[in-house]
Amino acid sequence: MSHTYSYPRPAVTVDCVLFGFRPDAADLQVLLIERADEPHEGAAALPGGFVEVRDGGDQGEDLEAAARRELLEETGVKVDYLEQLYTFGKPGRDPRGRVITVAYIALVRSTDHAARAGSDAAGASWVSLRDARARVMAFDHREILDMAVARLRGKVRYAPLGFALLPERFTMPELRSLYETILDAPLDRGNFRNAVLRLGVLKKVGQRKGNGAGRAPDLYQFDKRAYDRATREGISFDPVPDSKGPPRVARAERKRR
Amino acid sequence: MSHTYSYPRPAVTVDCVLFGFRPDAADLQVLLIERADEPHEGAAALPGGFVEVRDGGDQGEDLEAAARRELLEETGVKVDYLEQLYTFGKPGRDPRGRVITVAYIALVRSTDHAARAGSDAAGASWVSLRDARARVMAFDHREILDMAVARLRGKVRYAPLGFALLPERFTMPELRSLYETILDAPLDRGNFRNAVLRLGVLKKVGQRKGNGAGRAPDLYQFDKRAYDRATREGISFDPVPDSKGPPRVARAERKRR
DNA sequence: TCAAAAGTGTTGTACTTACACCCATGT
DNA sequence: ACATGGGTGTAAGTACAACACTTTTGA
Repeated sequence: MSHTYSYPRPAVTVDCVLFGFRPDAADLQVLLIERADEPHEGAAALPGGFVEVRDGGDQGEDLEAAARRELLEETGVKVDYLEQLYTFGKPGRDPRGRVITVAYIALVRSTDHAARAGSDAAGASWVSLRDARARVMAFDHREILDMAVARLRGKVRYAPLGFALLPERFTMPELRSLYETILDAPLDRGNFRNAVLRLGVLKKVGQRKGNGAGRAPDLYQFDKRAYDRATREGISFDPVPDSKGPPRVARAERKRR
Repeated sequence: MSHTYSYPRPAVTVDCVLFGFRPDAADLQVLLIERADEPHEGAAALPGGFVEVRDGGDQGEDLEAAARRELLEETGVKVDYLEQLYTFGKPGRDPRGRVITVAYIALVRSTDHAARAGSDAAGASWVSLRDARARVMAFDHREILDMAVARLRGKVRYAPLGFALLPERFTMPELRSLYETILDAPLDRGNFRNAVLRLGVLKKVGQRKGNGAGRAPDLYQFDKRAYDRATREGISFDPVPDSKGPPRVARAERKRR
């Protein structure tokens, strides 16, 4: 069956940059597909595909729904957070014809979902951000990935985004480690803790024992109500030092007292 | 001539929220088109139109180029700043068929360009934001406008955006008035001044006399080099008081000395 | 009992806020 | 001269970066 229009139309796809976090890894995880077909056969690609469109009264699916569907089909992953990133439509970005793609950032709580190969892909797998950057990527997916990382790095400083990457219950060191991973910078234990707790969105729910040496860290989970309110009211949560910082002198000074 | 595809495809358009600023007005200006055809004949709409696509080797124009072209065609305005806002693609947003639109925010230095009616529109005119919100708007353009205002309000606090709305040479009171207009909040004269000058992107270039009573304000323009550097390095420029503010007590206290 | 790791408190500095004061212009 | 409005300085108060101290765990 074919479909005819009086002017040429572009194909429209969605592509997803799916981030995950493993407490044991020193880097963010990204889910990549190995392309099974030409063009760019064998290259790494972001999961994604065509948006379902119909010409009748029912016009098809929403863009965000398309992103969720493609992620589920291609990788078997159900996302916890989804946000539109940017729309890429440069002529020539796909050699087969004009393709405009709406890119999304997706976050998942757990990378346990064994990423499995779907019908459109030779294979889907979690790759560390560092490794991902070393791969050859199809189309303009490198550019999309870079923009996604930049956005994540930027947004994490004023929105409580990182939380969507952790399991339901987590410890303060895990949360801090996550932010250090995303921002690629060391963060002060005490100050990070205070900043997070001042948000008032966390509940203490016991502690985790048996982690090896050291004091057992407290376990936290979200106060969903307070979290939603905070998100709506646009809280500011910046765990990054000001770079110019206040105490610059007077370290030895204090020791003398 | 007709174009045939094996799957149905959406039409893709660009729509622009074009902001302008008039120092004499107490509100931001938005450029609106009055729709000449059904659907929504007579309603207000954002300037925009179809992205040019070709099926051959030359695949057509870039999305951003489409936005610039439509603005020029429909309103005769050349924009100074253009930024992609969001892509709207909900099924049913256009009753005629599936249409996905890539929305842009555009800023112009001067609203002098007499907005003139183009071929696709019954009329294009600058309208204050307040008036725009009171109009009936076509499609989901109300939603697009609201998102654009929210983005502008948010972004202006950490990026030197507002500058793109002023003529080449401007005074500090004008710049402050612009920010007060965008943010819809009064700003302290001295503090605003200090914050702006601390950025180090302005050059003093004389002063403006003959404005009526009062001291003649200094004229400024950009140090382009410093401005670009600042933009690249992601300066933070937040003219908005912290809401909790420091001096809360001790006002009467000082008077007594 | 010691090392390791997490929780908690302390402190100087720098920055922000709200003004006050001084200056320049037109009437 | 004086009213109007813009430029400039300043003190109080606060937040925060750095880091010391305390507590709890496993070996």
